[in-house]
Amino acid sequence: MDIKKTYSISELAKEFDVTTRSIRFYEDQELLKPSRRGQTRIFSSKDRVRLKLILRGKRMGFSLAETKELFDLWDETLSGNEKQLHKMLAILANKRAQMEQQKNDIAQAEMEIDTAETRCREALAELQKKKKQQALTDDEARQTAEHN
Amino acid sequence: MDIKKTYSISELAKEFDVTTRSIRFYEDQELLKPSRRGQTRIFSSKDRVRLKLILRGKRMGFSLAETKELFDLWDETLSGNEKQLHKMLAILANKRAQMEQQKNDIAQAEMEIDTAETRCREALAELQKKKKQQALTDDEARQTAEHN
DNA sequence: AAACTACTTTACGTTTACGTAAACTTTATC
DNA sequence: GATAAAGTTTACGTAAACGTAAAGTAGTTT
Repeated sequence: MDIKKTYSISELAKEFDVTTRSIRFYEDQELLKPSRRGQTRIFSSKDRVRLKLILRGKRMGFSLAETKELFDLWDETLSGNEKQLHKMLAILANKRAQMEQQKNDIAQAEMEIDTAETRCREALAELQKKKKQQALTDDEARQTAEHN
Repeated sequence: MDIKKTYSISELAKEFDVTTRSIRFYEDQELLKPSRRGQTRIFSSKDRVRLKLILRGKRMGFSLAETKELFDLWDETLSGNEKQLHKMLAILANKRAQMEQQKNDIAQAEMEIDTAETRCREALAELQKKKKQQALTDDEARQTAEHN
């Protein structure tokens, strides 16, 4: 086996760089369902995957509620009837559209970053030029002084 | 001129499908700086661009504070010294890295959507097969009945 | 002039996603 | 068996991004 079967809360916290508070919160919101040994939580590798998905979702701008909805729907779908399956397909199509939008956004933003960087470099070059001219002027001044 | 010079609050609200409340909030947070005619706000095309950037930022998961920081920094940079310019270049590099991360996230998510869709379609196919078998069984039953 | 529409300010309310503190229990280590 | 380390619950606090209501103004139509 490549992956461990179970994880402690702090193991996951460390691996994904989140606080234990967050993880407990995600459980409270029913995005994670660790089992227990006594009081302490035991996370399965399914939980680990879900945590990864939660965090990626967050980076992509999804709320916890949205992510939970997806989880729930997926669980339903697995044991689902035809209607459920079609609903899921519709939702997946929707997500695809969302990602297209995001890709556009990113492409746009990248272009703007390019533009901004170019402008920065131009402005820097301007400053350098002025510096050199200043140096020349200083030189002149010095030479004039020497002649006195 | 291709673009109008000024916009009312409701024009912008309609165009970008946000509430006027949001727009006023963005002004309150100093992301937009409309001028006034009496009390009423008059938005320039610069404001319009900024609003567009704000919304895209949101879709990309940036907070208003982050976006404001960028706006402010850019304004400073335009009239900036060398240090400012280098700072901006660093920030731009940083943003680039962020977008790489986002692109990865999107690629991952797309793969998972593909997988999910495939599974859905397989499950649907299963259901169809069962339906046909059931139809055959019904047929059999009918034929048997006819013989009586 | 009355009514309507668009705009304004003020201000309290709400949801999300945790932070933080307090007080307690369980587990590992010396 | 003491002590530290890691975990737990309970509960109040907070920042962000608006929603929503109240109450008023400014211009426009009928």
